[in-house]
Amino acid sequence: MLNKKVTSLEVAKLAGVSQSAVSRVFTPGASSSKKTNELVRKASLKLGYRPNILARSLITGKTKIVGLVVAYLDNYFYPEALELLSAALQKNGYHVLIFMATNTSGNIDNVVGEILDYQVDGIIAASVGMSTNLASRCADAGIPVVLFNRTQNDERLSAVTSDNELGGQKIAQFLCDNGHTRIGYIAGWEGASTQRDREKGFTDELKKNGQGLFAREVGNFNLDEARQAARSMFTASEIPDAVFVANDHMAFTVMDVMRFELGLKIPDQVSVVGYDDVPVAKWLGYSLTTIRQRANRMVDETVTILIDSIENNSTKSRRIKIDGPLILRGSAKILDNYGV
Amino acid sequence: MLNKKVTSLEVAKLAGVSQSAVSRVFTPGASSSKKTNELVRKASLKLGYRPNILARSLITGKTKIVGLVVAYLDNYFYPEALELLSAALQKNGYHVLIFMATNTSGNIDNVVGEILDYQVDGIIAASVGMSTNLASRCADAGIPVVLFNRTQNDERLSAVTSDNELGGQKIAQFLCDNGHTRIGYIAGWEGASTQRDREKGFTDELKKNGQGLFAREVGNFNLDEARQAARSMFTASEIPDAVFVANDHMAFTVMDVMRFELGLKIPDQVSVVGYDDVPVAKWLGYSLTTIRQRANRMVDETVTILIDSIENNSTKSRRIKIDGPLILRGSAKILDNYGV
DNA sequence: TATATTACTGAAATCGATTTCTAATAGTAG
DNA sequence: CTACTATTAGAAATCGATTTCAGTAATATA
Repeated sequence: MLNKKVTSLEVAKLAGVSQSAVSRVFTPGASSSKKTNELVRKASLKLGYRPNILARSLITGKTKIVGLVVAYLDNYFYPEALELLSAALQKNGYHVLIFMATNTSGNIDNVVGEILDYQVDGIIAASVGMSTNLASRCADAGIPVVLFNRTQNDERLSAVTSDNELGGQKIAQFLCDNGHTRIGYIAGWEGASTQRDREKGFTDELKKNGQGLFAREVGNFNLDEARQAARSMFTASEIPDAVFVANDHMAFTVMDVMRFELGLKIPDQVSVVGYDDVPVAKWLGYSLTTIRQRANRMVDETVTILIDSIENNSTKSRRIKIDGPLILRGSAKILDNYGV
Repeated sequence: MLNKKVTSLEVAKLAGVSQSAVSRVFTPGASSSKKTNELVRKASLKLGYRPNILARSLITGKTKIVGLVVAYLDNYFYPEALELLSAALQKNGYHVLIFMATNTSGNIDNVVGEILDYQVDGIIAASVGMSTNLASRCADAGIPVVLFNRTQNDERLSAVTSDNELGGQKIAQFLCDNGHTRIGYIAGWEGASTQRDREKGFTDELKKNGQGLFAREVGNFNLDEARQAARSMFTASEIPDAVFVANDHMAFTVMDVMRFELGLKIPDQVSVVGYDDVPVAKWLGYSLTTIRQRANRMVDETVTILIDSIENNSTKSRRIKIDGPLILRGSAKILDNYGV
């Protein structure tokens, strides 16, 4: 019954109509009579016919494929985002061609080239930058690009992030309000806008509260480096009484070093705050105070912008920042009179 | 310079050769003279030409796209596997069209149908089953399917798993050897071969050691249910002195309940063992003793089988089980004389 | 009933490549 | 220098759909 590949022509023959008729039945918004509709549907069912999307794409110029570039799946914010993104796109009739930008090979461009060869309708770049050159190629090809959880100065690129600067501010305010006076920061990778914005908001707000950074180390969003950073920060002669770590992923490792290597009590001796609110943050083994990135809201915006760009050919890029709340958990000290 | 879409015909014109010549230059293993090669390459570079893969696929019948169906990204074994799978396929010139089988909608079939429409060369189903009907459709269409981390009775499907039964045995042996006499099990979803195999190996080996299951609850690979399971198992009048939880994901939650809700000491009062060795297992907040699933080995086998099936049209299915070691960490008690 | 409008239809062109087939050129041998 | 084989080139067919175009059938309007 179901054999190799069934083409519209075979269906047409069986149904006793033309190939065009078959096509029209499967093309929403094309006119065909009730009778041919019946005939074609019945024949299709019998033969197990389904239109070949590639052939369709070739002529319509639309593939309904979105290229997704993603890098750090070990940061658990991304699996979550990936799941939501893919589901949201599917709901809109799109499918996701994924590309892992392995942390090692910095040349995203090369392989995005490959993605372009598949004539994708759009591209989402999660936590990855894009060379100006590549951005130009996409723009020239009329392929919209949305950056997810990262911004970049290129005007042609849309971007959706959480409000990282505001988030940094909230954390600084929170730590100051709760009596911390020696506040440290463990930075992410300087090349990332998330890192820069979080730190800027954080230090600006510290300044407003009459404080400066008591200590600063760089973890580069990398577990090994974060571990080292924690060690040097907390084996100094005088150690911070609070530390903001640029994302949850690193914060967990930092907590491990502090608690199990150095025997520090959290939050009694040191408060720890992260950023992202990945699922592990609420697990009681860590119970991390952190800023929540509303992944679902970020995904909704990303998909909306992308699909709008694709279907309405709107070329103007948009930048969205989504506010996220500070989630209070056990890793940071809270004064009795806080928030009253 | 780089304009909308550049076709082989335009390149041909600029280079002063025929369209066929252009095609041949970009087709590995086709004959063309040094001169035309030069001409075409130069013209292509100038126009920014890259072959349209869709058009190529239409005629060659190969898309170099692999469909990947994946369900539980909240179980951190899968992001890892996804990353490896995608990287390995890329290295072989394939790309991954991803489909999230949302936990809610059980009907994988529907959307795998959509994936088939894209004329994928093969399908990898990670931790998802497939209806016989769908398996038939794939077989009829000549599209090889490999199940990842799950087996199924259908002979047409290849499958790669860890040796779950052996893993279960190892854990039972380990627990018995270290003096545990009231051993509990928190099961995963009964529909999964991983659950069934792990439990079978575990209980078989317990029996060999003259023990039976002291307690059993079902967590269904789901955090909320696992939490409930832990509560009822460890609030009973007599509680186990060791528990094997069917995967790490649930084990973390079980540990949370035991330590922070019920105030139990791990491993002094109860030993906990998981399965998977996801990255979090070695974080010191949990330090979970567990069986390692060698994700990289599993991925290698999966990709090898799939590509072999695709490129050599070999229809015979294969089943691979990969042995994994027991990783000893702090969550399970070890007697002084163990292993000496 | 005659005419204007609308709804469908099938033939043929099209999308952008690959590939077969035939012809021309180059290279080697006798 | 002719005869024969290897290379290479271009024209045209092909993959499996969509879509334009022109014509026919069905319906509405006068």
